[in-house]
Amino acid sequence: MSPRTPQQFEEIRTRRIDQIKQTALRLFAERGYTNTSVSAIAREAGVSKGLMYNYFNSKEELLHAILEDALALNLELVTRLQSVSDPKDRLRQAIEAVFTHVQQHVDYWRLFISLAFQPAVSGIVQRVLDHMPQAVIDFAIEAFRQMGHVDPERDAWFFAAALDGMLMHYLQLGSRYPLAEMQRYLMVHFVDSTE
Amino acid sequence: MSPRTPQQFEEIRTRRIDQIKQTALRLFAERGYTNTSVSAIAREAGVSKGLMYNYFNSKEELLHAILEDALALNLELVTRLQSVSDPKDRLRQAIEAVFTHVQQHVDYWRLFISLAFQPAVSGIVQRVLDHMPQAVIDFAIEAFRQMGHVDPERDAWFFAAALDGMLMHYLQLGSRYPLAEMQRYLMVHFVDSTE
Amino acid sequence: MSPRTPQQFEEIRTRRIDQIKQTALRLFAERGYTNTSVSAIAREAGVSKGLMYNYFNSKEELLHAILEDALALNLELVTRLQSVSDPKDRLRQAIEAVFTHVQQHVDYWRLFISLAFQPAVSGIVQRVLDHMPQAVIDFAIEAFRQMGHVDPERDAWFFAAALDGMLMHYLQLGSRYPLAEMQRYLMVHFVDSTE
Amino acid sequence: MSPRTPQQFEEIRTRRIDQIKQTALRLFAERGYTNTSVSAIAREAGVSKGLMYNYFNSKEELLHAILEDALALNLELVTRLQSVSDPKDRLRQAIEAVFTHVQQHVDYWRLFISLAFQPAVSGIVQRVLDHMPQAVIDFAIEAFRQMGHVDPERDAWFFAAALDGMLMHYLQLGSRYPLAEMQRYLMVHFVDSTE
DNA sequence: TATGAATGAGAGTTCATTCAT
DNA sequence: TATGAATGAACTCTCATTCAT
Repeated sequence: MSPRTPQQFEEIRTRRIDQIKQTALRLFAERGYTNTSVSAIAREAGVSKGLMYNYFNSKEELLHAILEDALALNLELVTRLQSVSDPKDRLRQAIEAVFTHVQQHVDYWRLFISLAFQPAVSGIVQRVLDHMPQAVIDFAIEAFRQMGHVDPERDAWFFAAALDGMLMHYLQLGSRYPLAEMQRYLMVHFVDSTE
Repeated sequence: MSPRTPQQFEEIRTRRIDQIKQTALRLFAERGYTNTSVSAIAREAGVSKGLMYNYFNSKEELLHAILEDALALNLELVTRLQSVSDPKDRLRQAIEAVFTHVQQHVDYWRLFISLAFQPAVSGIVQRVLDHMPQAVIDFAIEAFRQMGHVDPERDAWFFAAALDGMLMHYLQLGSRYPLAEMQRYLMVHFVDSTE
Repeated sequence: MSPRTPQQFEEIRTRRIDQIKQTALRLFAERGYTNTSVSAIAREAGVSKGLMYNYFNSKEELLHAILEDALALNLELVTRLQSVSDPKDRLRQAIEAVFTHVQQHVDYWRLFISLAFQPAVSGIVQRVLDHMPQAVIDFAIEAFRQMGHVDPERDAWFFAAALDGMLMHYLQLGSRYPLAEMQRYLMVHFVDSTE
Repeated sequence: MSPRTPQQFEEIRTRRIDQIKQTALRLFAERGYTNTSVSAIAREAGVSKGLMYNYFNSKEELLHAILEDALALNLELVTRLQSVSDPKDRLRQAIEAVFTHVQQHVDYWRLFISLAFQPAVSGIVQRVLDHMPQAVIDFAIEAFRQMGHVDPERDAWFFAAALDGMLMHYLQLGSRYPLAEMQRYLMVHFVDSTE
């Protein structure tokens, strides 16, 4: 029997890594990072505890890998939006994208918030977490400036507060929250009503 | 050494309990509930672990007691506000009260959010946590209705989102967040601009 | 029931610490440091694993504490010998003391050698280990110089080699080794034969 | 690609085995047997863990093989020396050979000592270790007897002690130890001074 | 022959909780 | 009321060994 090819090994690795990351994300989001044991992740992912450590040097590195994935997704979104020249369109699409994203990746968002409010995790995680909120603010300031707002910074903070508040409420209440209606209202309020 | 009177005992009890709850609140807020050990609380509060278990049957009961205190404060606030008959005044005072409270008790608020997004802690805690947001919504709906809004429920949710978003941003960024300005803007937007 | 007095606690602590250190020393000497698990130490010492960590922050700190004890004993011996003015007497008493000591504390000596030849243990341990051999050499150089030797340094190294070689053989072979005879011969050779 | 001949296979085998043994010896000597992982040996030897287990059934068997090699070398030396009829010459050559060997194979010697003082490794290893010191003693007794010593056994033990002590010091101190000078002195003392 | 993914037992360590005093 | 010694379960992590390919 000839040994597996490097490609075969690579494929196995990739599949397992994804499997573990997905399971870990779900559990971290459900129970919090500290409350989730490595044993639980391994059990739910259907692998042995030992195998996890073949792919991730520590529980924290696993968390880091998950956050990096999310960050990459975010970056992609921002890049895509930057090519939209009309500021209203850009804002519209951004709202659309965020509301879609939060509904599709509830786990990511829950995890972010719980990490953001539990600073003991570690510096490396904190650094990843800090990237995101600032990006939203900067994005909004730029859009409102182009839209001719008198005080774009204040409006951006207000917009960000309303947006994040809605998302937070949705993450807390789930389907009981009128997300679609709030999205529509946000759109009306910050994009369409402005002239 | 005359034996202590019952009153003295009671006073000692109360003081000790407060000491423990304050220390625990601070540590829970700083490090997260799970990341805070009972030993650490006892050490920082200057009491023995054994004594802690005289007053609280478990770590979770200690958390519960802290949350109950917060709930009581909240209830008190709501009761006080309900005596204000003019809805605009009532809303104004509510905003005032919340912004003041969050600045004076950052620890409470940080703890709430971190618990809200780490549901595994336990049912009893969850039930306490659920009380509060709903109270805010109901309060706002009532005010907006009295103010003659067309869709008071939608406006209440929007108001709550903006408010909670601001508070969340403040808890994250601390003094770097323009809290006073946002409070003023919130006031203008949801109270004074409405006619 | 009144609580235990600080003295009572202190006594308990001291007794337990001694108990654990003695057991650990024996096992470390028998099996080597790395081969001895904390569980084994706890089991043989008749305490729980957890208790060990009340007294020592880590397995390595336990080792360190044991080595410090040995170092203190050594220092005491050196100090005592320095008050002997006649170099021959001093050398004689030193040999006497070392041979007695090695027979009474086989465990210490086995542990030292195994640690000295297993450098991975850690810097802090290494530093403690380095103290001792040099002390022997310096001691012998001084004595031989006072005894008028032509090349006291060379003689000191030779003496140290013979001495350490004997001790090593004794530690390896135990009662099968003619320790008393070798001690007598060492004495004759390095003290009495010289004039 | 013509299929490899059996000789080629055999050559590959031998080369691989040597490679693994050399790497293992180095790591065992540097870090100690217990502190060296099979993975580390495989990695540093540039082979897979699986292949290692093709050649050696266990980590301990690998150690055993290394020790057997050393034993064979030793035996060879003893055999070679036995053909020297003059006891002084024989002793001289033995000292020469040992000092040369220890300088060329520091790893072997460090490993031996660390194993000798960490007996828990296993019986089979212990048996191999016991062979060597006894061989030195027997060798010296025979030489001193032929040289007409009054108490050849005592002198042999003294000689062995001085020799092993020197080697131990050298292994500990490395180039800081005056090995050449001590070798010369040993020679003078135990061979040339005797008449 | 050769690979490295996979396992599971056991390592060191932490911590909520109990209890004798 | 008050102490902290003591426990044991659960934690994160390591590693010799196996095995499908």
